[in-house]
Amino acid sequence: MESQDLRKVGLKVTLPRIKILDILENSEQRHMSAEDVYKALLEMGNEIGLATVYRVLTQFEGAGLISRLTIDGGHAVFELADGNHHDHLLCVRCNRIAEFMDDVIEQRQRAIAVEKGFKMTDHSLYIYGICSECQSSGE
Amino acid sequence: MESQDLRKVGLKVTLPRIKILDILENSEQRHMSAEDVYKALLEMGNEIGLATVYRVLTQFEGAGLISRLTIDGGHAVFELADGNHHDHLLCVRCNRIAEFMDDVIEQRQRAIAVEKGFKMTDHSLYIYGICSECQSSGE
DNA sequence: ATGTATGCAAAACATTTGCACCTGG
DNA sequence: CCAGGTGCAAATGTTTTGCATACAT
Repeated sequence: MESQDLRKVGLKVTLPRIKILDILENSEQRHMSAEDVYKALLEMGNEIGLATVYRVLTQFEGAGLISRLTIDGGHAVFELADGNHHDHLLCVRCNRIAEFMDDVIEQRQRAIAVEKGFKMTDHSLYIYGICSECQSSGE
Repeated sequence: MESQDLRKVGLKVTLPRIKILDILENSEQRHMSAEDVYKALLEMGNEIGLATVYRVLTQFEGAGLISRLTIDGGHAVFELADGNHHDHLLCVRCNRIAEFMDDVIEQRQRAIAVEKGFKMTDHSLYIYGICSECQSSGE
């Protein structure tokens, strides 16, 4: 019962929040923009305003339920937080998103921050390229 | 004579382009947004439209004269290209930008792309944190 | 009941574009 | 002269916000 998840993070259990969480958990796409979620809601017959979708996604992010990735400046997509930190590979042809985690990189980043006198709070790493499917389809 | 730089990359030498290149080369800040450049132009008494600033910066980027960094989604800043690839550290307090280059990370990124079947075209890495100045000023 | 949440429409931003006019080579 | 560049205003796309109404507890 996912309404528990909402209560647990201190969010009042409302219909929009339940529906949005449901979509995030059950959609076949792991990464969705606010617009994607909004359209999915409409398809399910839920009349929820786009502004509410944005507000709820931001709250979910604040609560740690989801994380926000910012793609190529000015376009955000969200993914369910799975507790495991990871970075992303983005296909520049089909926009497919793959994930990876590399301890060597993570550690080097920490070392660089120290070297430069920064107290690291976060980091973001995106590798852009052409995924195998797009390479073979010559697309 | 920087008008040569413009001709060299195939851009017609016009007043806005000369002035904008001049600002990029002589400003004390290495990283500037379109708005920053626009304001700097006004301060120098040059009446150049913001739209032109955007157009020219985009052309300069295409010509390889400058590179574009995208900060926290929906805000671009430009820096003069120095030929050497590097990544960035951003201070979340004062927005200071520091640069670094790490061969270990560069190499791991290439390896990961191969591992995941991606033909890497580019990558972007930002380390966010609090710079030493902001740490000491307790700001 | 009562403090939040929502919906809608309008605002905010950063950036881009259409189009008539101007300019560099 | 003429292709390309510029200025202005209007359009864009995404996200945020103000405010009156509706809802969860």
